[in-house]
Amino acid sequence: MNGNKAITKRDVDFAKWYTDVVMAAKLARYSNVKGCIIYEPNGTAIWEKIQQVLDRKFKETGHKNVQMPMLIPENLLRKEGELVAGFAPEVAWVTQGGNKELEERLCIRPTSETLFSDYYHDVVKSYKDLPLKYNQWCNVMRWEKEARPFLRGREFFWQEGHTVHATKEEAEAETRRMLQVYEEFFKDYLAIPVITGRKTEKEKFAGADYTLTVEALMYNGVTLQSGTSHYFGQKFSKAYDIKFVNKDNQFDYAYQTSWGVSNRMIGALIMVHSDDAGLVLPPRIAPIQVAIIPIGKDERVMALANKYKKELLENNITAYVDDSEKSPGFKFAEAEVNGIPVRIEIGSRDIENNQITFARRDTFEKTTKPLDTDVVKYTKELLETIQKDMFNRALERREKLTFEAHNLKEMEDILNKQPGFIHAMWCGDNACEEKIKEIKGCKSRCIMEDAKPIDNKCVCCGKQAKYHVIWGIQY
RNA sequence: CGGGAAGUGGCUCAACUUGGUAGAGCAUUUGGUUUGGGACCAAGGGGUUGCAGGUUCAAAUCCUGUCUUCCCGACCA
Repeated sequence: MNGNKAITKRDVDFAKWYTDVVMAAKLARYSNVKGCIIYEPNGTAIWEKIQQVLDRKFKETGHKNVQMPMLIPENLLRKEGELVAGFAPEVAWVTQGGNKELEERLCIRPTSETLFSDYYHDVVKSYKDLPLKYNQWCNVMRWEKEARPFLRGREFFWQEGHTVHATKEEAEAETRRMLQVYEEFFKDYLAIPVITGRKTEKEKFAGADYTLTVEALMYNGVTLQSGTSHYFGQKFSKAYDIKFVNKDNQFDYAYQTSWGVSNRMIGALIMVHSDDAGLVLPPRIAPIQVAIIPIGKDERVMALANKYKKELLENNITAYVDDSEKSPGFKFAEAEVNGIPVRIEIGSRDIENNQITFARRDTFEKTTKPLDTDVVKYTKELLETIQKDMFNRALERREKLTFEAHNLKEMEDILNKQPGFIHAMWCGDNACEEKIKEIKGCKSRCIMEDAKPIDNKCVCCGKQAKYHVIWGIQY
């Protein structure tokens, strides 16, 4: 079986399929407020796992967690003009406390640069205080008009790293390093190959000197901006007066960065790996890695199932025994829709044949092994194989959906036929970027900084090209 | 924010056109029989029809507003 009654076929209606998977796998459901979703246990567990892994990586790279307030006074927000201009249309305001109207309205954080900067203004005095490398796990609010679970909403969960440094070099190195942390996380844990590069002026974060980005390609060929790392230079430190005394006993403004990834990664996991039977999770991020399904009420079966569970748990493989009253077929389907990477089936028939059955979620492939197999060892190998195969399949898909365009006609043909990542040269002129956007909303995803040019002419105007850019249709 | 569609037990839908006080399948509960790909039999429980007004003797049904969801465009993690 590789379909689920409750899920629209992926190739029939991708958008519907996506929300069906979210609901069927019980990751989230809609709340009564547009753009705010309820994370059910399955969705929460994935987010916790992501947090766990990333948080460890952040600590390893010298960062500490802090918690900033959720509310920002209007005057504080307004100190940095570009940021305000970028976010003003989508901030939510608190205007009343109890029954009394507030004298100054408070913004619900859309992002926390202002809070961190104000804080750094207070605590940074000397080069000896630097660097400060902080991170915050929180929810933020942006009053979006459109909402799709995990992909776009008014409230979303993310982490935002904010660092402050004494030198430009150090801050820029930090910006690059965190981008690399994200890239590795996507590759090693989410089994998603990503491309990295620099955003164009038009697409960069409001207030950043430049923005580096991690871009992923979904199964249907749309691109998803999946993580960003910004270099701020002294822009915020000048706006928020983050001054320190350097080694030469001179005042200098500090150099800052910020970087973040959000719950959108859960959306990426679905849109890259999942199928018509539901969620497919890479083993290294799956909250539960093994479902053990006992078939029939044979006591020997239950004893064996519990023994395997115990052994797996003792070896850091998360497993559970589904001893509910459902029929086996139902349990198989349920483990599948939930994306559990490996299923072990044990029935009295197996015991008589001296075997157990392993099933892979990603390929539906079943294998029988003798009862005396080292279950822990075999499961471990199987999980590693699945992890690797999932990455390779995603990579193959991406390569299949990666194209080159040398002129607008080619670009248009590609976008009309099958969107994907499109390599094309660009002169750097904003007018060309705007013009390309007229083709089905195709946007620059990132500038490939080290890639070889594929042409010497701009894909749009034909003039001298400056940048090798990846383009695509954004979610 | 423009253009379109839709909201009725947990889910999918019927009843709406022509107002008369809500019904089916699935799910759920209990008992029994089952168990190798979404089991079967029997008996139950559950909805003031998204919300708020209005018209009417009477509203799921007609009118107004509002909220939410989905699709297509403009804007954004």
